[in-house]
Amino acid sequence: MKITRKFIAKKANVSPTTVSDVLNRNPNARIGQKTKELVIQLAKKYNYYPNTVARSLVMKKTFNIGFIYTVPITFFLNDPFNNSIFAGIESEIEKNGYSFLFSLLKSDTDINYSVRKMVLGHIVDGLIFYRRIEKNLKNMLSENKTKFVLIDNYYPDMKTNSILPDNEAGAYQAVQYLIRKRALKIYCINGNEDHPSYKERPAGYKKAMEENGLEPIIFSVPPDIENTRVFITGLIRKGDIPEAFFTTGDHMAIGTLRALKENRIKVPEQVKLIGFDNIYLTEIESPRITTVNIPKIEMGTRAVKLLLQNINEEKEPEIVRLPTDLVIRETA
Amino acid sequence: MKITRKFIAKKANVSPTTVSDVLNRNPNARIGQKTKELVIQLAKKYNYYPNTVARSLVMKKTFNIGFIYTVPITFFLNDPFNNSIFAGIESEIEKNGYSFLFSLLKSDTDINYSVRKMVLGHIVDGLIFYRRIEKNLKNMLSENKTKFVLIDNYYPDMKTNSILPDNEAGAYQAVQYLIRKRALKIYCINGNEDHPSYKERPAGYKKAMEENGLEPIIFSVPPDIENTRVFITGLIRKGDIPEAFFTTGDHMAIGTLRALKENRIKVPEQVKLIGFDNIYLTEIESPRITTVNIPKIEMGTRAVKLLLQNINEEKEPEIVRLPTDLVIRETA
DNA sequence: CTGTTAGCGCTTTCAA
DNA sequence: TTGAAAGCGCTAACAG
Repeated sequence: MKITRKFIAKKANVSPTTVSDVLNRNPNARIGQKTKELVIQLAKKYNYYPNTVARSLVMKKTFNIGFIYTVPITFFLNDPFNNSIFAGIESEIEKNGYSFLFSLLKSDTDINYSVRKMVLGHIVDGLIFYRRIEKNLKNMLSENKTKFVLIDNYYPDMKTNSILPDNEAGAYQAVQYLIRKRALKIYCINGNEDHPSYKERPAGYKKAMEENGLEPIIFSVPPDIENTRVFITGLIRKGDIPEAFFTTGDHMAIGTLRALKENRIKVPEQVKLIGFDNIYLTEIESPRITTVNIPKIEMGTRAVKLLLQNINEEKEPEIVRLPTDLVIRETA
Repeated sequence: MKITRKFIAKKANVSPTTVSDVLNRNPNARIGQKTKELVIQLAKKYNYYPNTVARSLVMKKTFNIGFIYTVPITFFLNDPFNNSIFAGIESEIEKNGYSFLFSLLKSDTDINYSVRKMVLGHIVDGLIFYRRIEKNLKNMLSENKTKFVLIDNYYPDMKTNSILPDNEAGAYQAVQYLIRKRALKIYCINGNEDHPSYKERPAGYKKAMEENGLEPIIFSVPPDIENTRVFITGLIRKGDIPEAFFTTGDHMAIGTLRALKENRIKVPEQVKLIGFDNIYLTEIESPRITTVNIPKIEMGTRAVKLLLQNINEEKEPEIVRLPTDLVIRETA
């Protein structure tokens, strides 16, 4: 025997409507105390739980939020940075009584297909994207008036909900700190990819330098450990060594540190170093790397809050900046 | 205007059923070629996609699989082992056209609540659990005839779909290898928690030892790095040093290695060491740790396959053992 | 080959 | 304070 609303209604000798009214605490319908208790007791006895699918169909809400991760699977594995954001998202979704639909997709084609399925198929009420989304996808989202939020990215040409760290302020603070520590010749090692981080962080660096009458010098490299190591090694070979490096990402900080160590340059005594992101590896390098922390878990929770407001309260899309903080360790 | 099946039907001058028949490639209904093409073209033109919720309601299938992770959030973060299994699950679910509902819960109360919601609320067709499930939950699952699969665990008193590594064979192979390398006095360091691994792996060790006429000696410790390090240090202080350690988990292997190194005992020259699990850390310890690899991604994919068979083909629950392999690195 | 009918289990007016 | 009726968008049987 299936335990439906109707079943409970029959047992309680009331109408199905009354059962819903009681269980949903519908304030419009004042129900007699006795009826109420009876229904609640019966629902408990038969372990009744409303069919979410039926409810979704009539309410046109699924109470599902989808997360679509747009990078290859190997990038997802072993990356605590993503995991923290992910954990933030998950807990906030759960907290709001929603379910979390997770999709790890490899290609843009897969993504578009999957989004189509989720949005047009009414599988989710809204979507969370991480980092990059592709142009066709952008178009599809706005055509279908899909509610979504973008984590760690935004598009100037589109009204989106976005969550980003306050990159410029974080960089500014880091560089100010370096200057206070009497490092005056500071190089900025910047990622050469197209991402807000690699625009806003060097901008913060530049601002701090100029305010102090110092000359900003920015180098662009592929933002991974190995390429940065090679690049910095080149600098060292030429004898072009500053008093400090500010790198716009931690992988570049690690690459820089390794190049420095390989060349027996003492950190922080001879050269100081500050990274950005506060990924796990910065903590286990030796010396431990000073870096700008991003509130990763909060990025996740805020993303969900923003999206839910957009869905349930028709709130206008908004770009939210989260404050960073300087984590002082051993390299500066 | 909402793009429903009815809408397309009207545009094509056919009945809604015909639209479904065309789009679902229903083999029972032979549709005229022209009608077919017209419907397909119209569906494409209006970007029609069937409402999954409505479909679910009538088919009594949601095409969702839920994953419930029963450990604190901090254990999930930074754990590549889990991530690999997770990735396997995700890709296999996606591959089968299902959606992946992910739930990270903290307490047993939360879990029971969440499972209730997912199962009774018809949010998922089946559930994947990882490691431990609690007794009330077990009862609830069997009362509701929920389809589920258990990863890395099984219960002798319950018919479950389970995926586990072949722990005993893996341990046996590792110890045989040690013996072939002329280590005859081999200690087994075993985790003191209640988990199949800590029964089956020592059993494999014991079997290999006894087959070679060697005396099995098993110590139980809390299976983490620090406790193991302390325990092994104690052994070393007493001068109780074997020719090799086989630990039933990699964290214990790392703890053992560290104790050995701290006491200037050369690995593998003086003492050999083999762990179990092949977690990421074993690769970055120095020397790199020889260990028994578990096919993590495959654990995930097989779990999904098993569950889907159970759901769609009413296949009987089954316990599947996945073969391990010895990854020879520097400690043995 | 195509259309009609009857639900799936719920929420939401609106009437009693 | 309660119940009846309509309908969400789809599938599945069966009739034409």
